Amino acid sequence: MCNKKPYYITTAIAYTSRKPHIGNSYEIVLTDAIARYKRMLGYDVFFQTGTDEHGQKIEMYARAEGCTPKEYVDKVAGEIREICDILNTSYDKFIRTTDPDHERVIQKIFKKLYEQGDIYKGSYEGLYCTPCESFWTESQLVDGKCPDCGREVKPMKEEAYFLKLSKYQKQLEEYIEQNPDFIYPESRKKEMLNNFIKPGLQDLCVSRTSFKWGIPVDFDPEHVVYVWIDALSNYITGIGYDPDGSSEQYKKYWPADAHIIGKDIVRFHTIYWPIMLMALGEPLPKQVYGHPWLLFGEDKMSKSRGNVIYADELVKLIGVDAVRYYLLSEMPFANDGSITYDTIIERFNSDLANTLGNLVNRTVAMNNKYFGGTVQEPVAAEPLDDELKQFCLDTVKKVDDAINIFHMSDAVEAVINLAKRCNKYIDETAPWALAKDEANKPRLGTVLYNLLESIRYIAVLIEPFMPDTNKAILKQINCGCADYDSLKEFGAYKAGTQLDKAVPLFARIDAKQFEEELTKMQQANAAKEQSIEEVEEKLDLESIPKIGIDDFDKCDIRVGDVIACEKVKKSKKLLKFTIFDGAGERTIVSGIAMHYRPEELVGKKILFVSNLKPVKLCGVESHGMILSAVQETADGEKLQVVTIEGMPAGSQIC
RNA sequence: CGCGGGAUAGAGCAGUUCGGUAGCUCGUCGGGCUCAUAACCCGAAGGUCGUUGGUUCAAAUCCGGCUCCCGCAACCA
Repeated sequence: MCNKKPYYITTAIAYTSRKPHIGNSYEIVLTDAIARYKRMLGYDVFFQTGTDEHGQKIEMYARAEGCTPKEYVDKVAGEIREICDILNTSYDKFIRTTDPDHERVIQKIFKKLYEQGDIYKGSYEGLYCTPCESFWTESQLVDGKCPDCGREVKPMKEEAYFLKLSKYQKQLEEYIEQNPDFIYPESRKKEMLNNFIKPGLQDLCVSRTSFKWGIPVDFDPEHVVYVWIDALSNYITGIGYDPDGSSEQYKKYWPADAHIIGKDIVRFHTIYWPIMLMALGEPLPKQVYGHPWLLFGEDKMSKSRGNVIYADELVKLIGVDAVRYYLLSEMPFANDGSITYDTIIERFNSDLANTLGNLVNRTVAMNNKYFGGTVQEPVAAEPLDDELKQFCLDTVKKVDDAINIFHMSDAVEAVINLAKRCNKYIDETAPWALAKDEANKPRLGTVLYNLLESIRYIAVLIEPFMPDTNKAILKQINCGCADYDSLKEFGAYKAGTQLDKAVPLFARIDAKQFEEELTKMQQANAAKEQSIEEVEEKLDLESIPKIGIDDFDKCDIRVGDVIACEKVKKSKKLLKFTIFDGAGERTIVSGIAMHYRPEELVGKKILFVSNLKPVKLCGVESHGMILSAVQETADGEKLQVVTIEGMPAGSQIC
């Protein structure tokens, strides 16, 4: 038992701002399938997941709900954990960044890095977006607002601690190049290398003073540790890392074999995290897999679109294993997958009910009908039988190959293909014809034995993906022999076994009924989501600082005539305007190309800020800013340029 | 010329490393079977492999130009 090879795998920890939807749940299922598979192979697996619970956003949500941040995260972390459980995931540890052990070690890590000079104190000045907890430079803003969320930013200056990324840049670059599998898939690796590492890394701000809900820096309590140091470190604090001496568990499992994360946070896991580890003098994880996203139809799933579906609800509709099966089979390896109710029903009915469920059902039913449920001893094999046996053995190999490179849909497909092969075998051997002649009984028994044994292969191989179905099939074929080693040779299933009545594994889904129940659930959600959004809106408005009239007076807004308008080449968003401002012509560049064709705006009277400092955008100098109204809608962003009629160019707005 | 990925049957995808009759799933149509969940098995229709030049006896595959989509970055006064 001591010579089992360790295997440490993690998901990213989920942010406790909201209950995660089905797209967010893909990651835990994917990771669980890998963990279960490795366990089945005999690895000593440690599978960690958990929640990321600090930050200003959480402070705000808590305030909105009238509770403390701790109460708030307790609630959401509970929901998240419940979803993991509902999805039947086999995590060994569920870490929370509010765990006292985690907090204590984070403080030590921070201090260690500070003392050895990898973290230093500096100051940070810029425009801050509260909901996103991010600083932006003026040039990064969109219409003066946060480029991520489009909300107001406020000027802030704070003392802060910085992590020296530049110091480790070379080392990181070498590591990535010498370990071609470190960043997976390949395309992500190129993005990181070309876009971030090679151009040069800027030191990362790793502390905040603007909020309190975080882990305090113990030697400078005004500061809390910035989220990424806090969150990323979970991978080592969770298994007992300690700068003053780590646990046996840590020594056994670190470095991690795989971090399974969303493609949006690859940068943090392949740049900041490795550098932190290098600074700590710890080895780097062997692999980071940035998986694609699950989209809803064409769109990203979002609350405001009313197309959210939560894992627990889908489980209620079609069952855990069907949800797991769907997620694993429908997600491609590198591209985003898309969830539609049609494909959910299609895959369920076709693969699970018709192919797999029906196979088990008809086989067990036949064995009951022809042999009173007793499994027969197989006699001489015919070529057809050998083909089937070989197919079983090949499937074992195919599944292994696919999982090793995280191609889960291929692995799942290979198992379903085995079920298809069995169905074909039934047709080829026609047991019902054999049953007509008593002399064929031994042959009939052999055929059914081969089918039952093949079904056992399916049951064993499917365990990582559908653990309940694994149990259900084994129960139906009354088999206790289900370890991976038993797949080495065809024939481990015991003749003489007595079978029970055949029970369908998956009842076909009726599309109409499915839709009705779904609609009911979504309506209930819509109401809930709306009230949350209202709270958010209110918080945003409240967070805008008040200004005096003199602040406003600094801003000179005037009417302008659009003389000409054209696209700025090489830019997706920019339009170049020639504006008559009453006195002369000026050039203004505006980021609204996604919303207007240039010719639509020529001849319009628009409003613009005339006294902004000129700035070069994509090589074109812009003198001013055109005013637009913006609204976030279901399809992204709705934008309309503000126009006016009947006033001459140059008229002042006051 | 910022970096990278992609375009293959109605839909979703494989095949491209190393050129040699274009494949899988779902859907459609026809046939078979009756053990089973109106399930299962077989067959057919359906693609000038984005476009355009080139190399070659032979190109989805190799090389060049172009168009469109996507990711990352830049950018959004």
